[in-house]
Amino acid sequence: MAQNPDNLLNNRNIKPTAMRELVLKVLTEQTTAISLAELEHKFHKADKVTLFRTLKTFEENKLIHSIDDGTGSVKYALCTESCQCNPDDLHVHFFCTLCHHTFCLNDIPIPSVNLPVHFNLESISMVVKGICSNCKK
Amino acid sequence: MAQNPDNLLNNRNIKPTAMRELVLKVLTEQTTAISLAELEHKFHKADKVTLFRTLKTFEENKLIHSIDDGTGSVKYALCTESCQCNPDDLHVHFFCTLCHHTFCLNDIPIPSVNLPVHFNLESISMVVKGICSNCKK
DNA sequence: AAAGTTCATGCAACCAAGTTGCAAAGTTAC
DNA sequence: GTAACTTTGCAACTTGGTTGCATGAACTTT
Ligand SMILES: [Mn+2]
Ligand SMILES: [Mn+2]
Ligand SMILES: [Zn+2]
Ligand SMILES: [Zn+2]
Repeated sequence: MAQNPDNLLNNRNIKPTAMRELVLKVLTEQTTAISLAELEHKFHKADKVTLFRTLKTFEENKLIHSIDDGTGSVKYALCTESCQCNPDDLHVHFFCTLCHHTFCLNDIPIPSVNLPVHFNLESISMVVKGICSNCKK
Repeated sequence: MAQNPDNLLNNRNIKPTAMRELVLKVLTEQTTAISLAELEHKFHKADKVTLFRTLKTFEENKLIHSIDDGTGSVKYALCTESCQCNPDDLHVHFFCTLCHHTFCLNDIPIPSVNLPVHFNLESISMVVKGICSNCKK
């Protein structure tokens, strides 16, 4: 079931300010993850720092997660409603080397890996690079 | 069989200058991956840019590979002799959140993953974060 | 051997992304 | 309405990485 924006914010204990609602709206409209710089381009009035801090607040409260796709700029995407960003909640990300979009492959959990003895897992990230279905002809 | 430094360089078609031999020596002495800044600290005389370009040359010729462990500074480690940095050659990396060292888990290949239809894989990276065996008591 | 060519190195300056400090504006509590 | 707290905006800074360019070393050609 779809949530209205204020519910999404309230559910994550984020005070719903005008700015935050606008940022959340942009985030829900994305089909791929978005960087701070890209987010900035979507606004003419808002300051980069405010957007930065908004994303930080969202991430701290697990409304969004960040993705380091190796391009040098961190991408952000909405978490699923039940996501707590535990290792179990994590999914694979895909970076298209043609269109430079970063996809959440929400249906593809990160495969488990056997670490050497006495190595302890806290979190894990998996980024696949290649050509996305839009760019593949 | 261990190779002497010049052979390692020659095998990868890298002209063996004094600087490159020194950098290679440092790299072979590492048990964990090293950043440009860390490498710089190992020299009192060499310029950061020279070290940067040395690493770049090494990487382009697949003598070393770079690791984006999510810390914001890229790490570098020697490739195995046969490595061509193909998807098949890739291994899992481990970043210890206590000692902040980045390990090549050379024996742990990256598990294969089924991508959505029409997504095409070129390369893949997997970084596990947690506590390493040295830090685990 | 001298001159030309290529490549490596060093210094300075630049760049992009992210981050901090602080004051002004807005919001909530009393 | 005033005080306390939170959010926002501007400026300035930090870090890691990168480029431009001049000097210097090392091979190549004649
Ligand atoms: Mn995602
Ligand atoms: Mn490695
Ligand atoms: Zn694409
Ligand atoms: Zn450790």
